Amino acid sequence: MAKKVTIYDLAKELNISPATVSRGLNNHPAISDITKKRIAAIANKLDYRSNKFAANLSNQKTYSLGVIVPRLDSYFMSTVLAGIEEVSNKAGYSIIISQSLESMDKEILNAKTLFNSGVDGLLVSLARDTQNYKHFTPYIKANIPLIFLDRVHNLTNCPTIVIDNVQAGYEATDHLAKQGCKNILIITGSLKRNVYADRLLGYKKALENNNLNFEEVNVFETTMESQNAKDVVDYIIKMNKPIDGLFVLSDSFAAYCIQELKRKNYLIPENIKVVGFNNDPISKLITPSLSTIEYPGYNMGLLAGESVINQIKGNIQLRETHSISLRHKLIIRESSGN
Amino acid sequence: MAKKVTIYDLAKELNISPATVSRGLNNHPAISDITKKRIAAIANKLDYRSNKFAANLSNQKTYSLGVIVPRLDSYFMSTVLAGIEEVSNKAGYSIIISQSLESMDKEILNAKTLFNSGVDGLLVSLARDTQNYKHFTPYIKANIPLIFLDRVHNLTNCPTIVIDNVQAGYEATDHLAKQGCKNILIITGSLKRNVYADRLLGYKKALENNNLNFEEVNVFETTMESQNAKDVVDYIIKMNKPIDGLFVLSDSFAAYCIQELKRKNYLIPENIKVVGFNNDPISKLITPSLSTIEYPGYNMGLLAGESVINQIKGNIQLRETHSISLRHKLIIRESSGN
DNA sequence: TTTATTTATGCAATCGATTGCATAAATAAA
DNA sequence: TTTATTTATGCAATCGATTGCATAAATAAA
Repeated sequence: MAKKVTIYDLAKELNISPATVSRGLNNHPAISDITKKRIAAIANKLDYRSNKFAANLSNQKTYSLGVIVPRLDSYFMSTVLAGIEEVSNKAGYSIIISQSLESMDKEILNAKTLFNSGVDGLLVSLARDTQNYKHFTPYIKANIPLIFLDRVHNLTNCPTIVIDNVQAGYEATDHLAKQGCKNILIITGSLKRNVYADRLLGYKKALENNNLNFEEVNVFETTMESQNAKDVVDYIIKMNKPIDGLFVLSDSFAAYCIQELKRKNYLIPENIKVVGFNNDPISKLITPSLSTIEYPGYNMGLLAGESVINQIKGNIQLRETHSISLRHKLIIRESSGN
Repeated sequence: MAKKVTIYDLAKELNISPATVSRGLNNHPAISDITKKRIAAIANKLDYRSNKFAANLSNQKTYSLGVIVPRLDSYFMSTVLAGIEEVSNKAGYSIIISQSLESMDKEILNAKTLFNSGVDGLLVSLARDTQNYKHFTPYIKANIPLIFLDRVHNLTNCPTIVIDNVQAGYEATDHLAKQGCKNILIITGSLKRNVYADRLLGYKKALENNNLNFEEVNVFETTMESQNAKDVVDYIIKMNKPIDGLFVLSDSFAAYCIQELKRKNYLIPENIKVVGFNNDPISKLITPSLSTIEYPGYNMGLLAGESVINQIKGNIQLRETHSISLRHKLIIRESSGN
């Protein structure tokens, strides 16, 4: 390890006290401009770097944000993260990212680690099977801003950033119904999670408004991993009442399902009309192109980052704004046969 | 801020010294088992959490790794990150991720910030336009392990983790040639980066071995952002000598190019055979499915994480292993007309 | 029983930066 | 010229955890 330059070295060099050096570096008003310049010059010359641990230990701030997401390797999440990183970086915050891999146990572990790392704020998108939320109480007790995004849960004083999933589910289903679908299958992820449960609600509401019956058999819950597309198609083939509409709550999984359906000689959209979710790049690139719901991941990330930083700085009492809902949009392409 | 529990509180509670508490918590051999148990019990009861800044300040370790990537919102990168996160997390390291957004200036800034955060190691995939590498010298001077992955540069003592891009470029081009292509256009990202430059080398070598002439006009350099696909197709249309093969150094950009080509009534693979790069999920889902080079992002991440941690711990003198090359694989699908 | 060794614990300094309070020096007001 | 005010700087404690060294207590060896 090379010798580290500290404020004491700078102080000695300039024959002033470390206190003055510290103030000078932090642009404290009580320090004269001449002294500040001398400090800056010598700091630059000796390649001084502030020791963050010492600074953090003193002022109890880390300028770092924790982020817990279900998976890093998903297009949607990567756009969210890109957004978070961008605002954080601009505001001088680092982000420590961890993935729960959809497991509550790992989420708990990550929450602990990040707490111990002393993050100034935490952003969470919940794992598939998270059922209790005790692992977040240390944050609440310590008054560390905690924001849920996308996969959220209502905890006192924790804002959520979402889209209106009920409405989005409604619009997608309504669109299929208006295109003439009478028997629409919905393929969903874990219904423990708001995102899926809410879209299902919207689906039901749309059926009702279009005078279609809701049937339990038309809800297919899956982890939506690519290899499960076959199961979906097997299920479709074996259904008593053939479906003519398919609402898949993820574009990439929809793409796999469509591929599998085509393999079984289904015509899309002639036999089955399909709507996905996310506006993943894949949705425009497959054949037929996929109708979907635009899902502003990047903006969600930007907003989440801004919110948590504002809350840390006490700029905004976001606590009152309990939930922020971003605009989504139905995008109609070939797969729903317009 | 809630009152924080420190080792002094635990010490007072148990009527022992903070030193003993510290040793007890760290499982120091000199502390009796009985005392250790008592400490653990009270720590648990009072919900004690170690203050990382204080610990770090003392032992000059942060158990955190810095990661700088060009973009977070790319499928390839997200798989790399998933790999890095997985091993780091298991080994007890946090990862601080930042993106350069392909700009050298931002990369420099990020490198500084991460250095000041005191990361124990750094993983870097270079920005498009990075031309000098001075911003990494503080790491080298301070003996902090620095590993480049994918988009690498040879710096003394910095291992690189890559695939054999020359060979991969060769195989892709050779495959096109063997499929009968006589005039192959290569679409590449910035040739400043090894990944693209090396693949171009392989392309040239394959042409030579197949008795095809290399022509400067058959190299098209672009940022490979989706909106540039039109430029590529315009270029193709205007070429004097029509091409019959297309080697695009990114699957997702290849997908956009194919879409654009289809729009202009080109038949793939009948008129133009295409090979991409990455084995992005998109490559199997588009029509025609895309031949490509499998690119082990996740494994690259795992390996990079392991390497840097081993180096931090001094387990392995990876310095000697100057470059690790992962296995790639040509995947032949419909777009190259087999 | 006395001395040597082992075991378990505590003292006090250290890691660097921050900051409330005190104070010296410079300037303004009386 | 003396006193009051402003400006610039330093003293010393603090943020918690770690650790080399010293030492007391317990045990083993002589």
